[in-house]
Amino acid sequence: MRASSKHLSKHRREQQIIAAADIVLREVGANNFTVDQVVERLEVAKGTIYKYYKSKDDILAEVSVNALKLLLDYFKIAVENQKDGLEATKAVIMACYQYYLSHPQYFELIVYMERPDFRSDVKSYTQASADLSNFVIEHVKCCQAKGTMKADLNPLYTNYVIWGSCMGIMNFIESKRVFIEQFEKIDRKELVKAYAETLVAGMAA
Amino acid sequence: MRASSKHLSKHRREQQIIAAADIVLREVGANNFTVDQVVERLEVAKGTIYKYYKSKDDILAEVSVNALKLLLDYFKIAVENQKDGLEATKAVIMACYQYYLSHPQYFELIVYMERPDFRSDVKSYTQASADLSNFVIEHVKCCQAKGTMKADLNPLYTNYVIWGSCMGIMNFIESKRVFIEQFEKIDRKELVKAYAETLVAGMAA
Amino acid sequence: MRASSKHLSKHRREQQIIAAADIVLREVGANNFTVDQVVERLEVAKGTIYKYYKSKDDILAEVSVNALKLLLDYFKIAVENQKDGLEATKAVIMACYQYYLSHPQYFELIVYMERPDFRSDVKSYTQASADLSNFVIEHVKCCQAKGTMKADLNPLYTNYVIWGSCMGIMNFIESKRVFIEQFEKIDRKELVKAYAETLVAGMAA
Amino acid sequence: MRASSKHLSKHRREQQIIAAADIVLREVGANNFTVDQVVERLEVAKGTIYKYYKSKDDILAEVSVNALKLLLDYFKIAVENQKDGLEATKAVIMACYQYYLSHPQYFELIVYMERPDFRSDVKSYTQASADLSNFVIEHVKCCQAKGTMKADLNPLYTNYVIWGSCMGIMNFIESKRVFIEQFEKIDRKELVKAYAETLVAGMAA
DNA sequence: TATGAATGAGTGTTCATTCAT
DNA sequence: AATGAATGAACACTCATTCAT
Repeated sequence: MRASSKHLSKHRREQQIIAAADIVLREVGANNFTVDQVVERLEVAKGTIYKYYKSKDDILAEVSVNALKLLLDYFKIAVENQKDGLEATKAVIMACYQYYLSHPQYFELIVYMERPDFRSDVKSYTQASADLSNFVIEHVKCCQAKGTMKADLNPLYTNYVIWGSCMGIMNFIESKRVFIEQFEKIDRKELVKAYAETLVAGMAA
Repeated sequence: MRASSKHLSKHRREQQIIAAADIVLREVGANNFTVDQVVERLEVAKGTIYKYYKSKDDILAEVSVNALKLLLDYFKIAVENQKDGLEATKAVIMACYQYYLSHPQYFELIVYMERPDFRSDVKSYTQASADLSNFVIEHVKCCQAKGTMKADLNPLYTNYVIWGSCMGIMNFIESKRVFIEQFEKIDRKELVKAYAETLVAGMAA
Repeated sequence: MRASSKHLSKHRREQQIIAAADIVLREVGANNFTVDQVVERLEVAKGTIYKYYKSKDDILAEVSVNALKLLLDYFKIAVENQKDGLEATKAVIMACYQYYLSHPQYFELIVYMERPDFRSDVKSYTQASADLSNFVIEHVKCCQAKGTMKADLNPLYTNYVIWGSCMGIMNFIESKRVFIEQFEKIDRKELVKAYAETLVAGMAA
Repeated sequence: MRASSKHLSKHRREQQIIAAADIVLREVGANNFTVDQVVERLEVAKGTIYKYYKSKDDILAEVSVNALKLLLDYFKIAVENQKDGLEATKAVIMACYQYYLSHPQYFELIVYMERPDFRSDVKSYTQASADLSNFVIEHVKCCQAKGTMKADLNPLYTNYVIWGSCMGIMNFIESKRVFIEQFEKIDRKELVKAYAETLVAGMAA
């Protein structure tokens, strides 16, 4: 009954499943994500999915690898386009913001994965996350070498300060209903810019 | 069959329900919070709860009022214990951290409440949130008046920069499983301190 | 706390309750009718209602007395406006139709009351129903006396044939979704007219 | 734990579910019909039912297809047993009555389905209903062709007059508790017969 | 290896009725 | 007599996971 796609290689199968899961995630978000929806988008049975991934959370962890890789791309582009180290740092923060605007469901996914009852040990996820950290760490070291950034900043910590707080502020600021009154008056891009400038000013040598 | 507590005053009953909901929230988190669990903790029937709160989300909104009020308390204490304005600002950030460590589920709750499909119009929630903002805004204005903080910082934005990014960074950094390797090596308190110092340095006049 | 209306006479209280129930019925229909809604409309507590009516169904039975009385009014007006006996009979059928259009919720109520699990022994309801029957029976006898209607028709049966089938046809015809295709093409008033003419033609002496 | 009947064909499973639903319907009526009751009667889990039918109303719509098909059978048998067209028409009305007596819950079901808040788009239901109409329409046309029925009767309207009013009168007359006094004295079969004769007399050419 | 039908404990929510005050 | 808070069994519907084929 199934089309041509029987007996694919293990790798192709996995790709296929994650591709479908990615589409579902982008459509409904992590909180409404169901395995059934993935199956609908896929020429593969539910049981088969569980042969490749032992739980729904495993699938989501795999999807989040895409999310992290994409964020790394945003970071790279931001840095490439800037000569000055501190400007590049600001650009990284703004890239975070752009990413958040363009891929809010990836955000939701990352938040979802941090729930204490989330269970998964996907190695590639850890790897993607390390790649991201390393990129920022190298950038920080580079700035310090050039003398534009305080030498006493711990690069690892600075890494987290940069993109952790950056993603955090966005998530928090988006809190729509909480601040309804002021919300209208706020230009979110300006806010992020103000944040970037303040933070980077604090890092400057 | 029920215990002694029949026919409490409306206020007492509400307190009772929210107290039980608060306990459940702290135990299982907002995402696993169920009305049934509240009932179990409470010598009250399910129907009774729905007489006082028209939905699960209403209950959670009410619980979050507690959460926000508590955070405000943390802020107040932090500021009171510091003479210097910038030190007080750092203290606010560290208070955020302490709060987050002590009440991680309140964090999850706030995130949960911002989901687009969350439904509730609890006025006291909006009020509590405004109180929090206003406190920080006043603090910023005060620092600016004293000349310790850059005069060109928009107090409203600075408010969000301070506690929004602050809560955000914690939420993000706590991402336990993501960074397993480095996680061991990280002293989270030091990290937040580094963050606070960098940010406040950027705000200094 | 309550306004002036404490300690009304039993009769006034009943009137008050039924009036509120009538409003609720017209607003939401018999199937969505709840005692709570009646209480909302009333300066009387729920417990009090149960002092006067032993069940929700009792209340509805009492409301339906209004419904039947109103239908009788429609019948009377129809007959009064016609000289000719058979024309008057047709007019009764058309009055049924008008009544149905103007008071669909009363219809729903009557249908609701016929469910086998409906429980109530409201005497006034039986009385109102008897009044309705008697009116039609007298009309039939009158027509027979004048020689316009077949003398061998049993007046009691003819009574039921007239208004029972009449209400039935309307209820059935309204079946909206069932006949979607043809429904557009049907002029319901014409249909009822055709029905009335056929039936009355069959009654003519 | 479950019995032998695992992994039936899709069709068999549907049959099984509808059969159980049909039994429940006949036992408790459409208004008290619950999915849980169907589950109890069935060696199948609740979730399984929802794999085959997406809502309770869908199940009921499917059951009502049976109900309508059965009524059509009653109609066919009635007509087949009569030579004379008008006698056959009377027979259709009496068949309605027999059907109603034998399957009162099917009646309740049809009424239930016409409630404005009923939701379902079961095509086979519409089809079954159209079959029923078409059968009567053809019968009317046939009578008109033979000259036994007034040529100016609109067959579509006459269709509704016949079985719509017919079902209606029964539903209404059966109103047991309403007319308690007279109810004893009434021979319902005679009443329907009187109705049939009157109506058919009105249709005769 | 792939399947996909089956599972069943849970979800939030409703409402007629009771009964202590 | 009047109250209205409390009850709790029902209800429709969901979905991650399993397992016989």
